[in-house]
This record gives sequence, C-alpha cells and structure tokens, in this order.
Amino acid sequence: MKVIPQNFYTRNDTIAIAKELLGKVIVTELDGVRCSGIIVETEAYAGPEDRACHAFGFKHTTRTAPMFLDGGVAYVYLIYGIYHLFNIVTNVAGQPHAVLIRAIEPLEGLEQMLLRRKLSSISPRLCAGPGLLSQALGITTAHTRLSLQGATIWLEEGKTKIPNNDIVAGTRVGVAYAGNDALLPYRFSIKGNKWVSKAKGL
DNA sequence: CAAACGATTTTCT
DNA sequence: GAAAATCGTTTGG
Repeated sequence: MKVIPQNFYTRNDTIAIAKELLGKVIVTELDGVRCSGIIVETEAYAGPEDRACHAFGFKHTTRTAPMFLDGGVAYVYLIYGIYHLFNIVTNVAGQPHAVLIRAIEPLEGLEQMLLRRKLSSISPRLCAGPGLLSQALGITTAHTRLSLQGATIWLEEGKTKIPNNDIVAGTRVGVAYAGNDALLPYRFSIKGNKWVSKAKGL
C-alpha cells in the first residue's frame, strides 16, 4: 500500500486535507504489532485565525510547538489528564494548522486494540472517539512530533475513495468557548459509517 | 512556585 | 442527563 507523501500535508489548505483524509488508512507499529484503521471522522483546526485552535493568534507554547513544525508530523497531547488526542500537523513551518482524527474503522491488529482498550469483543465503541482510537492504536504523548514518514506511525492510501457527496460536514465538538468559530463546519465524517463517533450527533 | 482548567469518556443516578 | 476521573500545561502571584 502506498504511503501518503510529505507534500500531501504541507499544502496551504487544511480544510481540503481534513476532507481528503477520510477513507485513508492510519497505521501504527508498536511492540512489533501492526494496527491499522480507515479514517472516518476528522476535524480541522485551521491555524491562527481559528479561535478553537490551540495555537490561535500564533500562541506559541511548549504544548503547541509541534503545530508550528512543517506538515506531516504527529501532534499528540493529553486531555483531562486521561486521554491522548492524535492530530496531524498540516501546512508549512510557522503555520499552526492541524487535523484532529476523531474516529477510525478498525482493519488490522484487532486483538491488540481490544487488549489496549480492555474490551473482550468488537463494538462500535472500540475506536469511535479521539481519545479512544489513540488508546486502541497505542498512541501516546511520547509520539508527538514524530514524522509520519517514519516506521512507527504513518498513513496509507485507502482501497476506496470517498465520493464528495458521501462526506458530511458539521460543527465541531467541545469547542463552545470558541464563540462564532464554534459554528464553523470544520468537522467531517463519512456518511452513514457506523464507526463515526456518536458522542454528539451531527 | 502554586492554582486552575481542558479539542473527552465513563459511570452512576 | 449529570458528574467524576486525573495530570501536564498555562496563568497568575
């Protein structure tokens, strides 16, 4: 399967990238076990003009530093002291854009995922949510700043291309504090896919 | 140096 | 439907 090249991420169009990521495959190889899944839900965090973005107004801190790197690296961070959220940094260095992966449809390494999630059987809750899929794939803050061209976490072309009218746009989750920017349709998912997170319906 | 809080999920009422 | 869990980062003294 073909690995997504660096220049896919460095384009100056985070919204387009967020949409195109749907249907692509995310792969992790940890503890010698390969796990993968199809991306079915994403959210765009479009840089300094986006109030919901951590790096709003070019706010450069220790935590947001990876977003200022060149596109194509991972930005993982801990939320509520419990969950790890996995983001993909986009655009070029100096432009703090990122796409949050919210849900995947599991493909390979199912047993390892179940083990990590402490579940005994497959259910739609396995990877439906940003904190959950990170846990299932074994992604932690130790992987932040990691290049997606490496041998630990990377993305591949999917088998199926998602037609434009199968992409649903909606408002983002958990960003009410962002005022008007919370209303932007920056959340994308595959229409009718049962693995899409149901935390808050579209 | 100390205190408050968050791009979430689970569990209990 | 509401509240707790839990800790690194951010902000204020």
